[in-house]
Amino acid sequence: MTTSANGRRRPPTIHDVAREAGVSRGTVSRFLNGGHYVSPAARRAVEAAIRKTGYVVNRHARSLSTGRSDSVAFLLTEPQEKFFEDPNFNVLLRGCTERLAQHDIPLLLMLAESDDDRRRLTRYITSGHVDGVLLLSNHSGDPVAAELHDAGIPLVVCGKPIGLGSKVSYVAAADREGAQEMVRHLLTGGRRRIGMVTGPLDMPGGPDRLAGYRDVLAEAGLPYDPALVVEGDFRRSGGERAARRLLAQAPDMDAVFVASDLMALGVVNVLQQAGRSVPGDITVGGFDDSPAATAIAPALTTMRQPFDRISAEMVRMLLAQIAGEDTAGVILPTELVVRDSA
Amino acid sequence: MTTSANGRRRPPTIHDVAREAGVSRGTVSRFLNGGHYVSPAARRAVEAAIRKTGYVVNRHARSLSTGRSDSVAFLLTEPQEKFFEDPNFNVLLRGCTERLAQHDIPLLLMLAESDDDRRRLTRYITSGHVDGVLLLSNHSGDPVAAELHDAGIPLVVCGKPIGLGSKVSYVAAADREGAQEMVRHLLTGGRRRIGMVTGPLDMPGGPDRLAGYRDVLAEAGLPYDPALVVEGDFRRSGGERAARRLLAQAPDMDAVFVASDLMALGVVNVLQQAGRSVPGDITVGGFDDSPAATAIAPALTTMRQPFDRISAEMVRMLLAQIAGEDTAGVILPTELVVRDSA
DNA sequence: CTGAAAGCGCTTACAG
DNA sequence: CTGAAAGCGCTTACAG
Repeated sequence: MTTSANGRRRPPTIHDVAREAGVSRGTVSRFLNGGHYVSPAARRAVEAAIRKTGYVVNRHARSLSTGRSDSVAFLLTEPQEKFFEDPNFNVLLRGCTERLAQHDIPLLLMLAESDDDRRRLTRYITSGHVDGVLLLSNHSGDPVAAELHDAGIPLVVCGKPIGLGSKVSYVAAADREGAQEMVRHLLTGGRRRIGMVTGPLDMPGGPDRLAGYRDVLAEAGLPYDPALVVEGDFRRSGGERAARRLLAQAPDMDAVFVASDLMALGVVNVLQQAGRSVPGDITVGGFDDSPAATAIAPALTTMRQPFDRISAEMVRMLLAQIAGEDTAGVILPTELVVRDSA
Repeated sequence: MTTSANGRRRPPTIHDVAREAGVSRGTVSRFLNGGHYVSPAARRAVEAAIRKTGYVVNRHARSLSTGRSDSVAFLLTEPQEKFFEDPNFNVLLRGCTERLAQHDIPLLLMLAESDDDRRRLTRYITSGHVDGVLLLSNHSGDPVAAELHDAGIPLVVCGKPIGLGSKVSYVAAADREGAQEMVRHLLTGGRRRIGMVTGPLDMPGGPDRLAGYRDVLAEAGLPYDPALVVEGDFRRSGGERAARRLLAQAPDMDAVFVASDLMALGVVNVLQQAGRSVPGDITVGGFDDSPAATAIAPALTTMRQPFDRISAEMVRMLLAQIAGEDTAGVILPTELVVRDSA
């Protein structure tokens, strides 16, 4: 630390390091950026000088010079932000933050609630303030993914973006296969009138999990009964509403597959209030393995989404794109977690 | 947008705007920074030029020039990050992000889990990469607040930092008064053997809520019975453990004040499993009014923490500090929310 | 009110 | 392998 006239500390610059090490600033910079074309002697001198001065690179100067920002946005768009209550969100945000930190890349959190926000943030992002975007937005109507993609911004979406085809890189869990496995598990328990609470059908995780449910019904030679299927909204309250409808439409239901744990909380609650025991009268299978799964009695049998792997993969792919590589879609397997509800 | 030889878009610079407007770059810059000393004619020309070119300021260049980063860190330190499951965290993070966005200031999310992380981040922060820090860290042993404060970094802590006295600016809820109000409410219901599950006593919200409980007991002429008080950890599982101990130590307990909603979830669960009805046999009062409060049956009577105001106040104070003003501690009132559990 | 110019701290061809 | 130098896009005294 150098102290200037006014007593405020002035952080050491590359110049201070160069002087201390007896080399040019160019050499220090080369050392900082991979150490190519730096002699062992120079390297040692620079290392010592950095230690002595406590030098830390000024990222603004570096970014101005390189045109890269060395930071990444984690963007949550309007429809999705409602799911801020969703514990999955935390797990993903945290996973991405940690992975990026390993690469010394700060994460900028951005929330786009209104159209105004969306425009402002798209502008901010396309102006080069971040090198890439991790996007949590899945409603099919959301234009953000397409906008960013078209602007050439490195982008990885969480969940398979409906309608964008293979244009955009994404990381998703194996929704269909996971749903299949859960419904097979319910069947194994001897149940035959299996209901389902789906996610919104315009979001990833909506149609695919429903498809998995239908796959297994067909596979088992059971009829598809529309009275057994209700669309939910991935929220707890939506699970409650759905359960009430199912109870009314299909009172003989003996099992139910709920497309998210949060909704399953609501479902179990309503079933119990209606005097149905879980898993005695009705077995319940969830999806996510979120903290919510163990927050109720009975603890929820569910399909675990590999959130750690999802965030790791998102970050890996984004960094690859930033480095100029092409990336595609990745689908990660889910895992059945058997607890008490089914 | 200007297109350079290689076909990549080059964002317009202040230079492009100046040329377009027929003024100097200095004039454009003055317009950008408050518009002082800019004639109406020049202002109009610059406005038009900005619109035409689609100019957006390059923050790296600005930061390099001004020494400010125009960004802020939201820092979660090790002990606190365990509470990532805590829905309160989401509400605060979101509130701060929104408020900062209104000032066009990006929020950098930082997680310090290990001592290594802590050192790295402290270094990052004190190197001027952010203008200030919003800190969620409350364990009394946590050195981060003191470190940042001593380094002269603008800093606002969420929750009253134990042990730092009035050195550090903070925003907190009125824990003691809130606890008093809840315990009075339980008394009003006619209960006399009122238990308490506290938070960790080395965290804000720990001792103060306990103090409020004792205040009202004394006020009502009731004895303080240590068998009725168990320390929790602000987690759901800790609430369960605490409830089991209370049931064993004080089987005649007829009400319980739980220092967080998440713990209250666990408490209600254990009480019900033990065959005690809520609120029939035992009334339960929580603290927070988190989404968890309405996630159980019966819905939880609780003290609402004004999280929106807390995050707004944190941001306001931090910006004031960055602008050179002094700020102190702020305590915001809580509000009793009566539902079904008490 | 305005322009010319220095300077912020880096990186990166370029010439050696 | 190394140094000198240009350049990244802004802001801000300074002189007018």
